[in-house]
Amino acid sequence: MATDAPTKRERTLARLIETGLELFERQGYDETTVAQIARTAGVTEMTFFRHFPSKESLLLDDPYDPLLVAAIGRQPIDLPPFLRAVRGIREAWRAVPDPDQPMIRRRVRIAATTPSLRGATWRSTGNTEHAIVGRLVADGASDHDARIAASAVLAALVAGLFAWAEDETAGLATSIERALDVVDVECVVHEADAAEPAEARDA
Amino acid sequence: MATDAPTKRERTLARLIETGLELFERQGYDETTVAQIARTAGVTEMTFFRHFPSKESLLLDDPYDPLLVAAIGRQPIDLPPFLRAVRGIREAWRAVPDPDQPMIRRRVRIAATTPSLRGATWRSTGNTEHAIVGRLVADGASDHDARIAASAVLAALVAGLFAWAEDETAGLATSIERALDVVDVECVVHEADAAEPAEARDA
DNA sequence: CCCCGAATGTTAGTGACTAACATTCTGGCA
DNA sequence: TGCCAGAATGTTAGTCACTAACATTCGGGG
Repeated sequence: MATDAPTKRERTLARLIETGLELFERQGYDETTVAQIARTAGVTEMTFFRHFPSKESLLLDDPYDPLLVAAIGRQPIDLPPFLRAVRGIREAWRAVPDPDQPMIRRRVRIAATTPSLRGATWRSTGNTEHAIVGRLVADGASDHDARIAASAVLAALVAGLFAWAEDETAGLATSIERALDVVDVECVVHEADAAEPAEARDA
Repeated sequence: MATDAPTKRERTLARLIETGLELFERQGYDETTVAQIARTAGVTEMTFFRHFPSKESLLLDDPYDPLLVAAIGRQPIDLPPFLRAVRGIREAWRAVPDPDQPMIRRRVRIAATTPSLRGATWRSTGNTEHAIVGRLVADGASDHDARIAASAVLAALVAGLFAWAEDETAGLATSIERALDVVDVECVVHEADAAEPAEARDA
């Protein structure tokens, strides 16, 4: 894999990420300069941009796309695209390995508490969105519907991640699931008027 | 109102908007410099920033929030928050005045075709999102649910606007409605059987 | 007509990011 | 082991969005 003998590039990159996160946490994202991160990590500003295309990208490089897409593909094909996406994401995030969670939390928390990063977070979902659209279309959805479904689901997911990051006591899987419930309305409402629609909410 | 005797500030602002849009359309957003817009409009770069807080904001200042919020408030209170938001927005956009549409289209089209603006577009919905959350919470939804519902709806709306901007033949209200149908899954799935909900798909 | 404040201009600076070119360092191969 | 190609880094100089502080002009109401 990559666990033996980290090459020089990898070591510099790890150092940049670590110092970057630390500085962001200590003094805020906007108040932290790329030059400062670089200097603290013992390199040049130029070197920073050789490892990351932008300041933002230090925070939000996520490699989970393939799992999402696969899980969506596994949902019943006769479901509306939006619900397939919702449930696929639900299933995929259930499987996120525990050890990754602290690091994810650090990153998400910074993004969630930095207004100027809200937009960036959204843009960074571009790749994921594209992947989801591809899957949905391949399974028969129209391009139009797929794009809207993907956007909406990812928005719910991101909002759920933000909520999770702010709540120390919450587990990742549970938080995501609660978020997707808000949007996965079908069964709640009509699968019989039995059982009051949206009760038993939080405090 | 404001239709009589446009003050100097208003005239400069109108000139900046017009030249800005023109330049964006002719040579692209990223290729257009704030200095160039200002110069073409006969003012200084500094003056530009006295009228807009950022380059982006020339494109995406929209004043429709209050109508949205009001329409959402009008939805049945026993509906899940997400569906209230979806249907409120549907209702509100039905009422957008025709004369505004060409200008909206110009703006949305530029945003839709400029990758670097995707994030900005999303961030610009921040105010709207906040307003929607406020309405939903005031009507009894939890903060958590309201935030997720608002994010998801707005994502669907923006995706719908993008689709509309790219399709010359589509009407605004219809496009929005088709977009919200993707996400307003309840009736499609269960209310079904009665009157096909979202027919007349694209080519 | 004059004057106060709004609108604009000027200058100077910061920070993210890029391009072109020079230097050092590393890892694999002879 | 020693050497060398190429990777990794440094240097310099520049562009563009955006801000701050201060000077100037212009417009409309008294």
